[in-house]
Amino acid sequence: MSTISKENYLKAIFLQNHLGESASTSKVANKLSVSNAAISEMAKKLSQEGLISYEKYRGMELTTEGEKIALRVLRRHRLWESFLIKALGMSWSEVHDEAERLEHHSSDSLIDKIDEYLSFPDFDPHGEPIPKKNGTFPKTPKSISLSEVQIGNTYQIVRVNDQNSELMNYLTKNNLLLNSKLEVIDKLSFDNSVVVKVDNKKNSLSEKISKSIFVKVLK
Amino acid sequence: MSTISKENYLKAIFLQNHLGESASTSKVANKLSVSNAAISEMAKKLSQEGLISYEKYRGMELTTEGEKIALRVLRRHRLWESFLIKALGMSWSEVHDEAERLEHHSSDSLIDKIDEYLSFPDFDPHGEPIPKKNGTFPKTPKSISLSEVQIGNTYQIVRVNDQNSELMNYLTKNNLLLNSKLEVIDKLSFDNSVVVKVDNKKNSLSEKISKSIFVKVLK
DNA sequence: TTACTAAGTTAAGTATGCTTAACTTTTTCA
DNA sequence: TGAAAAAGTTAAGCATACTTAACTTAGTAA
Repeated sequence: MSTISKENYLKAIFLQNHLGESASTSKVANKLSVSNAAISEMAKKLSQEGLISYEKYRGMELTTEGEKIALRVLRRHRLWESFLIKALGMSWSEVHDEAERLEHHSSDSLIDKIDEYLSFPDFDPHGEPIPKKNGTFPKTPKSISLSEVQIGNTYQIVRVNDQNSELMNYLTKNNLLLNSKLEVIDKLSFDNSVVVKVDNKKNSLSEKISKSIFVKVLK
Repeated sequence: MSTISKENYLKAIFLQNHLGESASTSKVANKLSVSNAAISEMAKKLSQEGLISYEKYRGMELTTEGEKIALRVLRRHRLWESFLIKALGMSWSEVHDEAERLEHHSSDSLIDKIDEYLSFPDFDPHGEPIPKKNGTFPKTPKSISLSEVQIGNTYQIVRVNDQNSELMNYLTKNNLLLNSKLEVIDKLSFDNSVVVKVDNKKNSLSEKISKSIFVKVLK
């Protein structure tokens, strides 16, 4: 039986695998803020239930069944985030934590209603694809990180990593939102920062920030 | 520390007391669908934490602190119900169970946003008062149960008991909603049923149904 | 290749919130 | 009023999901 905890483990494993990295005990433990021991224990259970494949000391991978649950949770998370922003005007920085809880406590019917309210969106406000009801995954547009852009070009933001709410607030304040357009003025190699122009205002972005922003070239 | 379970116990005790009945072990156990033993155990804990006053074999009563938590949960429940109906068009019959979960998993900020979205309503769609943020309780209009009305008078529905979703569906289908107006055509004493006219259509309501509908007289 | 370190696992223990079964107290009603 | 029934409590046990501490395996670097 799937519990809230199990849903969170499966989601974390999915996201880890999706980054191209193997879902190791430590990484998942870190993401979920629990001990390694808790991961080992849960790995056994999830494996027994056929939701992941797991060999001791060899990391975890979702089975088809496990991925189905993970995608369901991810869909709920991203739909809730989108809805809270659109319907209630909540801020980018607030909605992640909120959705983190709501995703486990909504009926299918409610999620469908939210989906409908939003006109069945393919992407959430961070530019992340929202899994469809049928389990498919909208194709993500090709993008590069802002740390890889070329001086002089103009880009449009197509995705923003949503892990840190302080970062979210900073980006909101500086109009670095989904679909924002920016021109790359300079790149400083000594600290890998990038200087961009948004709304005719110059802005220097640290390497860490620029790695969280994904763009496509406009010209 | 307040947990989801404790919130539910406190809410159940509050609602029981609010009916004018004492919160006995069995009644609360019944409402929460747990054993009497679970109630006795929890009563001890809640009492130790100063949230209820409890003497063995003598039922439970909320302290000021316990009532504060109960009202907070009730507020969340009723705001969620209102919101799901108004913003997402969910049906009367669906929203109770949904709100039963969501009430435990929303931040203060989210609840405030919902309150604002609804323009700070005093009553939910069943006519139940929504506790205010400051802990006050909107005054409920004087009402009588439909089982106590007089033939010939016209009434307006001001409150409907929301305990049973089958009933909710029935009432929705027959336009017996909050604020609906109805004329009392007849009362049959052999089964205590009431015949009413709504939207020019006659409808016979059993004693059980009529006891769930509260009205105020119009003329 | 070995020895050290990092990563992972196991074992034992904890808190929460349930259960059932046995027992106690209170209520009812003849 | 006192015996039976109803209500309530206690005790023992269980599942979930954690923790820390001790131990094992894998990876790395001299």
